[in-house]
Amino acid sequence: MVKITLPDGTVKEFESPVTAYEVAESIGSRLAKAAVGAKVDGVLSDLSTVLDSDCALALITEKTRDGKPDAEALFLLRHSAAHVMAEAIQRVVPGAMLVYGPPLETGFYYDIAFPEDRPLREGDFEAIEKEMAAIAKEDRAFTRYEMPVDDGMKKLEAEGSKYKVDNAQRAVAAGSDALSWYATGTPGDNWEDLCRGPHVPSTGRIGAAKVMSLASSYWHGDENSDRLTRVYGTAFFSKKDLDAHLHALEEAKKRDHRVLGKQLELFHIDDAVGQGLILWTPRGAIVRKELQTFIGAELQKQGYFEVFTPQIGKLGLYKTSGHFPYYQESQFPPLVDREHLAMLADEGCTCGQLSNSMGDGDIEGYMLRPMNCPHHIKIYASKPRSYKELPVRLAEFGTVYRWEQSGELNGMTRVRGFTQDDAHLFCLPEQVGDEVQGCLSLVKTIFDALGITEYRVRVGLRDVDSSKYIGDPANWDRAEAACRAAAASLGVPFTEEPGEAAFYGPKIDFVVKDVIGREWQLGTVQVDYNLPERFGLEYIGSDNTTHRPVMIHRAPFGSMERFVGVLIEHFGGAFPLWLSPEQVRVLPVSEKSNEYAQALCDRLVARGVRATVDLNNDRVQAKIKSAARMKIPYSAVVGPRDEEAGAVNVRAFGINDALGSLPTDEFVEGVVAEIACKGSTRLVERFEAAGV
RNA sequence: GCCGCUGUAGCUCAGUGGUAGAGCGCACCCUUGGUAAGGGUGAGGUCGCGGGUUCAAAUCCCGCCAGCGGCUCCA
Repeated sequence: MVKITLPDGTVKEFESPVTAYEVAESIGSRLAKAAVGAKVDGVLSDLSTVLDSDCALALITEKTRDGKPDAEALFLLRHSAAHVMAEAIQRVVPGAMLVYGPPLETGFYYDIAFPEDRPLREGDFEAIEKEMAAIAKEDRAFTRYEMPVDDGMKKLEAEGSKYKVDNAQRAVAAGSDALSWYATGTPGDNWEDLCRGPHVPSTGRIGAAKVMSLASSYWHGDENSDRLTRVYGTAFFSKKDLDAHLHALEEAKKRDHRVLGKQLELFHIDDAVGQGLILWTPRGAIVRKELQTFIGAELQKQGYFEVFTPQIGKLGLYKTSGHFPYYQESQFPPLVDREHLAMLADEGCTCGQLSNSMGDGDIEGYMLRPMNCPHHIKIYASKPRSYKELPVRLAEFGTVYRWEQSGELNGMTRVRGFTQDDAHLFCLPEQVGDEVQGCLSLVKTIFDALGITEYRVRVGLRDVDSSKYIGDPANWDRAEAACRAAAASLGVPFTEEPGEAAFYGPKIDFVVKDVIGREWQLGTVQVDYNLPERFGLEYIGSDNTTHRPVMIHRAPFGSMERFVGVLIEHFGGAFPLWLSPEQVRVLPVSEKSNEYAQALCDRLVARGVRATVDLNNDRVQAKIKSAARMKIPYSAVVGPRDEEAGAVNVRAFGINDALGSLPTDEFVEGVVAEIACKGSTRLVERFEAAGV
């Protein structure tokens, strides 16, 4: 007797073991047809799984109740599609050796070692997709079979793929007591792959699949190991879902900050200046400046002091901090003083020798700063400190330079020079909890004001097995506890990630996704016991002896570059009024109204509004179109009728219709008010209230 | 840094060895108009850079630079 509990609590009893499919059939034939997998006691499984003891069973169907594709069903489908793609690829390129092919959030990939004389090219995609479609059409069943570890290993070794042997060894090391294969059809006759599963019942379930792109990867992620080709693909139950997905990708591309940055003239990157170095054009500079002003006001409220420090410092400073030569490879080469530079040039000294001499202290030089903390530390240390003045909070929009690998650079989100909204808090050990808390609430204030709700919080803890961490384990425990508690108090979900801590202390990161799903770390709060030690920082305690303060590094935006990049995508380029580079554009209906338009524009500018007037010899329709193209929040259309009435006709970005007429005074004040309150009340609401 | 793809007008892109193209943008002219592009004329190019093959190269080959997608890295 097998008792099976369904999600709604019903219990079904069977005389002998049954498969999940048979249970589905016993409920209804339509369910059995729609089912693609099962969850047995919470574990995702094949529909053909035999249930031989009492268990909880949930059937997975293509779509959830509300008609959306089910995430777990897609997971099964894509895992299965990876097999089908692998089979197709091996047909197209004989000799391709499979390595590893997992499903992803929006598709799947397969890492494959191709013969050296026959790499895969994008031109092969069509042939692969054709084969995939053919395999799907054959509707072959995914058939699982198992072998004991010893026999299985022999089989794999005989087949001669070191990658599959390795996969099997890993499975065994992870505790598997048998190896499993999935044949796409009949074992022995059809294509098969060592695989843990689970899969959809048959290849016919793959309604639409597409090979998306090629990339390289390393075996085991190790750059010294074999180089593999990673083939990305995606699959859906229906062609319609695939088309919707591809359309969404197209739409996302339009929101890409690199595309919008050009279109809206927000920033420019120029080869002649250098890779990864952002030139903030006037419009982008406005957005950045507004954000800096905003955060500056928040900092003042929270008792920070603003400081200014230079962008270079002596090598010795960074030796003390540990940045040089420890992180030499990710820094710009040092600046050598004139005398030595000439000398070195004469001697034909290489860069390697040069930096060795610097490391040894033979030569003094300067470094473009990779971090702001050493300068702030020197301000803290510039006079004796009493416990009474702690915490000391020093803030600076500090520009730093890091030599990121060329392949990593990405628009504004990964650059070589960037400005952190940085601050360093020097506090008593017992103040760490409160200060971390204060930093987090600052980040939250800012995120809330900008409507950023889609983010995750990552608490980076040390990996206890690693030796890369500096400092007293007891301090680490305390700081980790403080971070955990502070993160928990935020009221948003957070994950604890061992191994993600900085070498000098635990941290809390705010991570957001860009339009193509890549994650970027923005705000960060990091506890640091290391630098106070290295710099010998002190304060006089109430016991009249010296003590060591604790440092907290924090940057709620992370960097202005990355933050604005992410923000461009967040708003799709349509910034809220207070951030918008051009807030109002006045559009005269004809040249006859140019003067009236100019006067209105002047009035707005006099009230601090970023307004312009479109005096081009275009019809108003064309002016509206170009204002929309630049995503200007408000357009004010003015013609003879408005001039007579002392009014303007208002349009708002994103609303494809005129809102209506407002007396000029009311419009100007409404715009000013909306800017001042950062959009918490909006001018458009007046029209909505009036039923427009 | 590694693998693959891409690089043509300010922007988006077409151009498979034989006189460098389109749309948008820009300038000027006509038009003076009422809510998502009126019409005309014109300017604008070292086809990423360097080398090679060829009677002839945007086009084929090699090297470099940059961008894109990943990998790896990320204080």
